[in-house]
Amino acid sequence: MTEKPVLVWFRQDLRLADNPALTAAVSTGAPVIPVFVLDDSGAGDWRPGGASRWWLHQSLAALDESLRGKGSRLVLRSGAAGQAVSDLLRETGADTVFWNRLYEPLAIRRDSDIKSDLRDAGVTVKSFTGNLAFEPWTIRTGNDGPYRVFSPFMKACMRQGAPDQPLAVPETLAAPNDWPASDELDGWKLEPTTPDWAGGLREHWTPGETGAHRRFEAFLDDSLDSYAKVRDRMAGETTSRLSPHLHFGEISVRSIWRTLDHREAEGARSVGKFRAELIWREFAHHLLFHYPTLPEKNWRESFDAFPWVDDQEALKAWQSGKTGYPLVDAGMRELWVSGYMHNRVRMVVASFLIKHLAIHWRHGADWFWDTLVDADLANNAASWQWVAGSGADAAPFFRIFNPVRQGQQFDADGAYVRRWLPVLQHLPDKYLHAPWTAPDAVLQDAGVKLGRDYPNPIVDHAAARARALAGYDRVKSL
DNA sequence: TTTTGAGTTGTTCGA
DNA sequence: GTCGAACAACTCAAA
Repeated sequence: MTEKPVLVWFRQDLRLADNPALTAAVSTGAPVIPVFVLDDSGAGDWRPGGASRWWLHQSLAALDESLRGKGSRLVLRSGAAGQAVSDLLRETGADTVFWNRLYEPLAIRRDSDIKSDLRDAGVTVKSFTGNLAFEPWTIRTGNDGPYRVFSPFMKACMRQGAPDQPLAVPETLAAPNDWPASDELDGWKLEPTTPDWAGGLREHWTPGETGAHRRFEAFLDDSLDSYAKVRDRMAGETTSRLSPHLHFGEISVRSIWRTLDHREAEGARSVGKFRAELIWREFAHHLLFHYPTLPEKNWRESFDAFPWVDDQEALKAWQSGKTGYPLVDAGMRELWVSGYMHNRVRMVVASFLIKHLAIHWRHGADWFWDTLVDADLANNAASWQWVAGSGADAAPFFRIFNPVRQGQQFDADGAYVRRWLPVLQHLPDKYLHAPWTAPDAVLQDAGVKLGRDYPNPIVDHAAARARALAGYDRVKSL
């Protein structure tokens, strides 16, 4: 008599290393059936965007290949997840399902419904710590509430101590006698076809577990030591670029954490600074878990009074990188081409949309959602609200980034702007971040005619700043 | 309960 | 160009 197989339902944990659900399934000794379900039905407004779907395709292909190296494979199903899982249980005779947790409100609701339905049907269901170092409900204030400010949250995390040791990649996965039917990945049409806009993504990224670990190692070797010093510089590989790999769970935050501990013991610099960024990711998930309306509603309700402007033309100029502010436009081009944007530039473009154009942060969050390869509901919502001022940010004042000044500070030699806006490449550094201040002769020498080759600024900084501050007064008066 | 200290990331102005 | 001070002045978390 053959043993009943165990289902491992993969979601945002597309890896073999440090995968608690997978390791637990393997250690039962039973045959393991790895499955991924494409389930857009439960995603509400937050069905994965174009860039994210491209990444998912590549990552699933990579996971299938790794599994095949272990004598297994990835079974693909689509439709409502609960139905897909119970179909598979019936087809395979399995009576056990393992998965790693998700922390988004709709996913939590869906998964707990599935769990109770399956348990009612006599199925053994186990969920494991997912893609976080700390479960959101384990970090509590002295009053037993969730944290609303980053620094004390980070201290509380550090008091918990290092997360569990990462689990090894299983040696082999026992295969079932018969494999259940699987969808064809290509049939899901996650990749763009006509037009194929994914060329820039292919050029910049290697999705999958192997690509994730290579990226991390390259970061450790080349950039960690100088991270604290140069991370704000926009040009070059100054940051880890691990965000999309972390979102899809191709590398676990626990294994990153432990590796950082080792490097720190060996005397590496900047470790604390980088770990703080990982904790920002934890904090965003903590906030989303405890405040499920974070992606939709102002976290601080007083911001409901902010006089937002509905300006489709300005939104379009922002999206397409035609605001006339080179740093903003370079960032939006980087995003469009590569599915990514440097962290500091994200703050600048977001501040520009919200404060200079007075457009609601939701429109910015929507655009990022569709274009970022690292689109992540918790990070996206928490970060947009942070920039807007409506989110978790203890600073008592209304910050308005000056895109010219930010460019001069963090892209002093103009390498970032010139890379993404080659039309400005011959403009001298002195005028690069504010082309409208350049004398006509300088513009002419650089081959730039404003309004023809590159837009005039769509808003005046000083006037926009004054309008934003006036809008903020309405918020404050509540 | 009240108090106290502190908060990722800025900008502008004037010496 | 650089530097320090003024700006604004709220809310959280812990003692």
